[in-house]
Amino acid sequence: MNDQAALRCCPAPNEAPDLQPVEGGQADAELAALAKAIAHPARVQIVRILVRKTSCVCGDIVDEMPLAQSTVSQHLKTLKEAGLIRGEIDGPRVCYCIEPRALRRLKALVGGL
Amino acid sequence: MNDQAALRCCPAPNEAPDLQPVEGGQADAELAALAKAIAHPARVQIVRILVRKTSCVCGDIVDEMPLAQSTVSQHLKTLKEAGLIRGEIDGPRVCYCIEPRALRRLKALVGGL
DNA sequence: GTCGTTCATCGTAGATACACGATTGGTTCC
DNA sequence: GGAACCAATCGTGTATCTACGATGAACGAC
Repeated sequence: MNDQAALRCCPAPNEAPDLQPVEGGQADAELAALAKAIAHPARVQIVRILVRKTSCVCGDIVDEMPLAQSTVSQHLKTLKEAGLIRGEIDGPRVCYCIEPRALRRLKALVGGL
Repeated sequence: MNDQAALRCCPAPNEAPDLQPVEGGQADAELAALAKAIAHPARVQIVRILVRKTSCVCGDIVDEMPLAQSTVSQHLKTLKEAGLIRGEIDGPRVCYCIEPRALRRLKALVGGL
């Protein structure tokens, strides 16, 4: 079973067309929050890992980074609270993946500068 | 005299073609540093102000923001240290403006995610 | 049930960030 | 030489970030 566990958590295509303003006080706060989420090299690295691998994996993230497990977990929490990633419990392990909508939003806001 | 002071500090066209990697440990650190620079609503607002007005003005920035002069100056310093803006002394006042190259770099790095 | 695995959370310590008022430095004008 | 203005810096207090080891909670395997 779960011969394709990689596909179980991440899909969520989200077909809504992202029609939100890219400037104004609201957008400033939104951009600042998203920027803060990637304002640390370790978190940038995590985002890259999750973008590359369509699959998720969590413990593997810890293995790829020179940080303690608790520290990585903290960075994951930061990213999750910013809405950039999503985590789903899959048996004993947790499956993390990018939230494509938030990443698109970040790109739109930066592009709007 | 300086009937077009607005044009004095900002130009610096910078025709080099921005050929730098958008991933790797080096790029991670670079993106994190640039993201940190805009990881505060006040700094996002400052960047927007400087992008909109081709002209520079500094005291006007303070007037447009609900913060003390010293606080704004601190944010300007943060942005300057990140390379996102530039400041030139113009008589009694200081002329700030966007560093287009750094802004392009930020967009490229975020776009590369 | 017990064990081992996996991840989150807690507690701690040191470093940075954020905001402000007060002070200093530099320039222009009289 | 002042006086006035603009902006940077200093000094302060509070809050948040970053990292770690230790502890806790949830699950599968036995």
